[in-house]
Amino acid sequence: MPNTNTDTCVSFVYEVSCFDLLTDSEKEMIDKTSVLVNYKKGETICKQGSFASHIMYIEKGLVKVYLEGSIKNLILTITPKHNLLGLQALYEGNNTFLYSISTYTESSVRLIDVQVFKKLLRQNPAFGFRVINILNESTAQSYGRFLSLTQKQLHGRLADILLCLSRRIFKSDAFDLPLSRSDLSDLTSMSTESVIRIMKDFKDDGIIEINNKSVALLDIPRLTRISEKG
Amino acid sequence: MPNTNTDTCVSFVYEVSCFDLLTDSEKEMIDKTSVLVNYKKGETICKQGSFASHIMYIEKGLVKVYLEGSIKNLILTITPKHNLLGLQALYEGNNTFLYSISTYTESSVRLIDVQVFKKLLRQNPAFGFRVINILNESTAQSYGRFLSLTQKQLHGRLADILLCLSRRIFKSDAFDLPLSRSDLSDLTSMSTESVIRIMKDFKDDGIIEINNKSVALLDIPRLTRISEKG
DNA sequence: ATTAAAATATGATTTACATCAGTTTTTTTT
DNA sequence: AAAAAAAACTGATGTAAATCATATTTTAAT
Repeated sequence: MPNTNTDTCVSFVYEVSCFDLLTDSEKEMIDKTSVLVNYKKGETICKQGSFASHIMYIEKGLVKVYLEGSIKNLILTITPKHNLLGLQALYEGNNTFLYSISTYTESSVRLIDVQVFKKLLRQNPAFGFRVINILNESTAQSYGRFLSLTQKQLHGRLADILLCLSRRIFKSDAFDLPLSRSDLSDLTSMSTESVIRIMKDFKDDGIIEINNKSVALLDIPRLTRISEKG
Repeated sequence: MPNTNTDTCVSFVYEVSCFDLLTDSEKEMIDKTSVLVNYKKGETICKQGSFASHIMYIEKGLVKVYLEGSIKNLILTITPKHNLLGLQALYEGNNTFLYSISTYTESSVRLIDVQVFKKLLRQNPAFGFRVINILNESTAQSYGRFLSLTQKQLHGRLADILLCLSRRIFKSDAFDLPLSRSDLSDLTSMSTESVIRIMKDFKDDGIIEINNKSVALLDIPRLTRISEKG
């Protein structure tokens, strides 16, 4: 039997603490050259395909990172504070954003110039090594989602997302969902109608409780079984 | 209109040349501590879930990198010589292989101890920066495939793969396919029967020519249109 | 407060695709 | 060279999930 307990989540376990590996003068360099920008709910932080001149560090808030497809979007991750985004701007073969990012809540984002970031990577190997680990964690997560989206059917995919939101983002069995049904459909790669129908199925079966924006996971073991079965 | 011309390929444009950034003594260190292993056609180079103690550099041959799902595999990339694989072994939160790798042709693989690799990353920032770029290229590619697999239907997905194999791997409009129909189904996340049926459709429409293992792309513009339409 | 506009919800219909069950061809083994 | 096994192929059937059409509720705007 192959090891199939791949992580299917859309967010990260550990908050990033890469900046503590910088020297005081390096930190100062970031402070001096970066800017902190505030975004209101629903605003776009970066747009897929536009020029990527900076790395983004989420200091406050909650954002979605998504690919814009021709018919429909695909949400890659839901990312809370203390995470680095847009590291692909470092990739020299491509100076445009691979994805768009927008906010779910009021957010503060530090924009760090890509040249400054590159300089730090070149002069501080420990920092570079940490960045490699951040990229690797993100890759590991992508793979889990790859399997979830391509091999599980609707109920399994939605169970995956609900469990992940509960565990990783809201750290509680009950939470207010800032995402719309349509966002859930972009996360699970299904139609909005299917999201609604399956949420109702889960509700009718006593697996979750929903009224309006509030969601409570009542039977996590059962949800986990649905996730595993596909 | 969003920028949707994301790369949907399963292989890489540039061969990796990260080792030329090493000093002579660093190269010597790799030479001394690494081993070169030869694999016959069809052999497994690494197994998902087993302990990852080394990074793999493909010196010769052609391999597939794949996730083992509970019912079906998902091929992540088809990788030719001069590529680094298994960089996720560097990720400290996880010391097991995220994926399995096996060979399509006779291959030679250099196994580099992960501790040696980490040492090089810590002492040589330029090398580290190159590794970051390799990871970023791989991420960019994953995203393209994410969209292809989740949003296109069968004909589009198969067109994507055929175009990629032609452009990136075999660098010719006509080639002998070492992959089985079942491998194509693991690449496109469809059933083997569907691969066969759609190959026949393409053949009947004069888009491709197939006899036995040989494939020729006759009408690339049309194949490209099919890929774009989804 | 009233209107407009999203977002959510629900049933009926369609379809893209998988599954199943079989045959033929190719490859491997003896 | 013959037998066995795997891979490729084909048609018939079933179904998961999208799409369509329409109603209701919630949110936003005037």
